[in-house]
Amino acid sequence: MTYYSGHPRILIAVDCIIFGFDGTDLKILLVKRAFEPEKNKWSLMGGFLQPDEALDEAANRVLKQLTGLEGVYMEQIHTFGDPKRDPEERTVSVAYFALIDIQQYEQQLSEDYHAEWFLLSKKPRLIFDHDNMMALAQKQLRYKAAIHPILFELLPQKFTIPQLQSLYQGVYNTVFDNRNFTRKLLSTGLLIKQKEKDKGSSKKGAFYYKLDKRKYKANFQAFLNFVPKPDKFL
Amino acid sequence: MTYYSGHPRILIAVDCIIFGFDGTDLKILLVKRAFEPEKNKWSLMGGFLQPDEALDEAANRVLKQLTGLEGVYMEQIHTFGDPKRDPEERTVSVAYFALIDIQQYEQQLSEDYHAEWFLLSKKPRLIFDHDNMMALAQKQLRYKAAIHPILFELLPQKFTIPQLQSLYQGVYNTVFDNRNFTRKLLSTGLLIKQKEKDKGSSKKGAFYYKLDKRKYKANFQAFLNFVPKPDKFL
DNA sequence: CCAAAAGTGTTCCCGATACACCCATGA
DNA sequence: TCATGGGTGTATCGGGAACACTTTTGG
Repeated sequence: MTYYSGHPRILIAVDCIIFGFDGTDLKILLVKRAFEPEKNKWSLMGGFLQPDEALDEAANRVLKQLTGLEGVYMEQIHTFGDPKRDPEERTVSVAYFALIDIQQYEQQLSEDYHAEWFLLSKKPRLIFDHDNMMALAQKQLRYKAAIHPILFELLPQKFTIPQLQSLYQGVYNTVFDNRNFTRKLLSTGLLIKQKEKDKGSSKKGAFYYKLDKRKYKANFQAFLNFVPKPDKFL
Repeated sequence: MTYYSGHPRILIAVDCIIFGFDGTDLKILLVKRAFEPEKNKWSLMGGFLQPDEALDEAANRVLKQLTGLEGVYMEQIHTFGDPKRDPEERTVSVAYFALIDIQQYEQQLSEDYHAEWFLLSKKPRLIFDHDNMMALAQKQLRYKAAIHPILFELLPQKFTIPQLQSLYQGVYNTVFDNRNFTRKLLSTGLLIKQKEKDKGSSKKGAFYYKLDKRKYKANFQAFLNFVPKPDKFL
């Protein structure tokens, strides 16, 4: 007999808010729920915590099921425990957000789960409290990206400065001055200019940059200030 | 039969990291665990999530049991789910931190739970992963207090600027320049000077201030900058 | 009158912002 | 040649940091 008898055991879920960047737009990955209740409605990708599985493991497992990707940047954001949040049975859900480079994402897998990328502005209504989770994830993403260089996690190995700016603008849903943005960015010393250009989006072409991973890891904790007028956060 | 059969139900706990300020030092409230396993060892105050109880409710219930206080500032910080974190039975724990004014705290209740305030530097080793929780709470407190005026939650209604400075210095374990600190503080417009002085800690005495609650609430989201050289955060 | 803490101003510098024109190229 | 997006420099301003002396009063 355990010392903890008399206390309820409860279902625990993990839900992932998956942000992706395709080189132009910031998007979110949603799935059509495959089982009851709320079958066939749009939802975050989630799953139940298994015995002997850590929370982070569960989140990574769920992410891998959906995208095939491993080693992706993930972070726990909040745990939702309203007793009525899932009408079927009480479930406490631990929400994670993940940042992925859409170009690395294996398209075919989305078929299996009816997964689809949505522009943030065109996201459908989600089941349960997933809209709240989503909103919180966005807030935290803004909060954190204003201070830490996490948005690099969304970029391919080679990227251009205009792409990066467009990513930041997507996250903050605003427009930055490109001169100031470039200057701040380069002043971090985190970027290594390449010789090739990306000719995809303009005639002149934009130079590719790579991330200096050594410095990136060393400076990850550093306090940056990419975002002008740090208005209202979290 | 539920749609969710086949998934494990798991114990869920809530643990509170309770920071307090006595006018001089920043402290943390710990209890001697009253039951097995690890009975009589120092631990965070915690409890199990009850049926039909939201997570925040559980955290407030636990806090009230220990301190008798309600309406205290509390915030969820992280959920810990290592399968082996509690050797007795798998338990996922949602950690909260709370900020309280020690002078408001009813001393007598501590008896019932063998609770004791500890200086952060003199904290004993805690059970399970509570030391980790504690460390994370401290990090988050620093992180957040650098940006938001949450440390006011730890103060009594009337407080002096030297007290406030000593609180900030306790949180960041460092020393600030008092001229710069005072100027920043007053420039927020959040403080209302009182006519009386606190003669407790000096011969000259320090003027009391009160918080302008209206402005406090309005500006809570504002971006401040109390902490010099925002070094390494979270 | 002395010790101990409270209170107060100025200077300097860096970093954020605002702002506009030239460049390279493919069509 | 022209339209499109890429790339760059300067001037101003505000806020943060460094820094030391005077004030008060109980003992």
